[in-house]
Amino acid sequence: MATDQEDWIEPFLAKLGIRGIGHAVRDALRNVFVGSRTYRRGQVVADQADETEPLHLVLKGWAARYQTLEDGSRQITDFILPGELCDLSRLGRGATDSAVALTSLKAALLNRSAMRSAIGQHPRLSDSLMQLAFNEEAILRAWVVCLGRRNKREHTAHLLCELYERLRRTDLASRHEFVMPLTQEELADALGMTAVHTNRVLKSLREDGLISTDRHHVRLLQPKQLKKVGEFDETYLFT
Amino acid sequence: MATDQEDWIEPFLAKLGIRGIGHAVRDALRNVFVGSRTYRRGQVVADQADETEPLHLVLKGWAARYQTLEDGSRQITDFILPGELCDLSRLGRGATDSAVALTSLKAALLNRSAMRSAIGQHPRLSDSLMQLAFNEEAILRAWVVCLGRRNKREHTAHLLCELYERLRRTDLASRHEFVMPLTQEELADALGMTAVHTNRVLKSLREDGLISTDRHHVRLLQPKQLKKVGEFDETYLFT
DNA sequence: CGGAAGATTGAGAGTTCTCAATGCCTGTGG
DNA sequence: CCACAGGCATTGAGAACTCTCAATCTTCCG
Repeated sequence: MATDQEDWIEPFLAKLGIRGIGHAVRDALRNVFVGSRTYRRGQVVADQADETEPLHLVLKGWAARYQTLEDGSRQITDFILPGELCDLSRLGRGATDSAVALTSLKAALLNRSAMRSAIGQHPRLSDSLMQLAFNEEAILRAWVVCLGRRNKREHTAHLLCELYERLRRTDLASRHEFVMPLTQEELADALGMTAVHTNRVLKSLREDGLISTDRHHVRLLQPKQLKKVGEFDETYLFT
Repeated sequence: MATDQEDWIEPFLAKLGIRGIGHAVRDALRNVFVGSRTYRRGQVVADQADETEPLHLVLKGWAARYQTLEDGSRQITDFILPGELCDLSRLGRGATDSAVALTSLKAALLNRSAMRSAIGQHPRLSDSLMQLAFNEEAILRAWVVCLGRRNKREHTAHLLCELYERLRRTDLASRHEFVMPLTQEELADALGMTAVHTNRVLKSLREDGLISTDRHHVRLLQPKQLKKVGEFDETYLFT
């Protein structure tokens, strides 16, 4: 278990932006850790209805927050990448949407009430978590802008840039390449479009030499051009 | 000035969900107050580039957070109603989008560093502000779902329900009526559509007897039907 | 009263969706 | 090792929704 803890605490502290004299916070975090859990692709990770569930910090794999509509269609509202929390908002009241594992997933479990009391005792932790919430919010706003005012090609380009940059920031991507373990349908659910059109858009980006896709391996062949197409400005990502 | 303070502190505490023994927090908030300011319609309230600006708590009028694209189009990412903070995310680092006054606006100014230290000293305040951030996030997720998976008619219906419910929660609306001081173009910028189509959608909702609009006065004639059209479930609003 | 902003309507164009068919890859059982 | 099944990707064609451009009407404000 001790190794498990070391596996996640340091990266998590880094993500929180807590460096140097973070001993007290580190000790506090050790106490919120209550184990880890694995999920299979398709499994619901954080069922918001369940008040007793711990928080999930993704160690490995991808997840997504989503909402399902009455007609059965689904909108993904955020991807959760390794190093990110599945359910930060469940520190508060009234969280409504669920998270699903998009791959096989490993998550550290953080006791919620322990986390709450750690927050109360460590303003620095509290600040950092609030910053995390702001980061999520900034990404959401970017999604709103993409959905509202860009066409699907631009939006797709933007999302690919975003995913690359988010992964790069945790050393999960480099050289403009990354593994994107999503089906086109899942991608479509995030982009607010159909799988068919997603396919066509990807094809068009490929044909223009902007990206290449091989299975789940994505390469940004002309990153500058792609960013230009998606009007992507990474300023909104802080982590 | 003392009256000014009383004008906003109690409603703000209510919004924060801090009741009863909130004396310490109340005193702390008194100290962050550094005056109030008025804006004209169209004025930028919170220019995110400016690090010295205080936080704005809207006392009267509407504002909107937005982003402008290279082609000049604009996407509103949130409406800011009386009692809400314009720029909560500027408590953290890296906030990127601005806010504009949609009407003449009166805002209480809260000193940012004073607020930060108040947060450090009052876990309860910290919790409440984090809850506020989660509330914003929930609204944003609902917007993403609307933009991604609903047609414009459904989205419009949803937004009208949302605005009514948000206003009702601060006693600014009742009996399924409210004042919506938006031009159709501003509404369009929030809904991610054109002003022309916004006009047609409103007309269709009117013709179906779901709403009536007279100048800036909106009435939900058949609230249940309208909620059904927009698949609106108020659970995600907590405030 | 005049001008400007905002609302409304029409018509044609474009983007994206829907329905449907076909091809491809991966894992499983023989 | 090969055949098969099922999920996933790809392509085509027509329909639907929303946009663009343009004109007209109405309301607001000095």
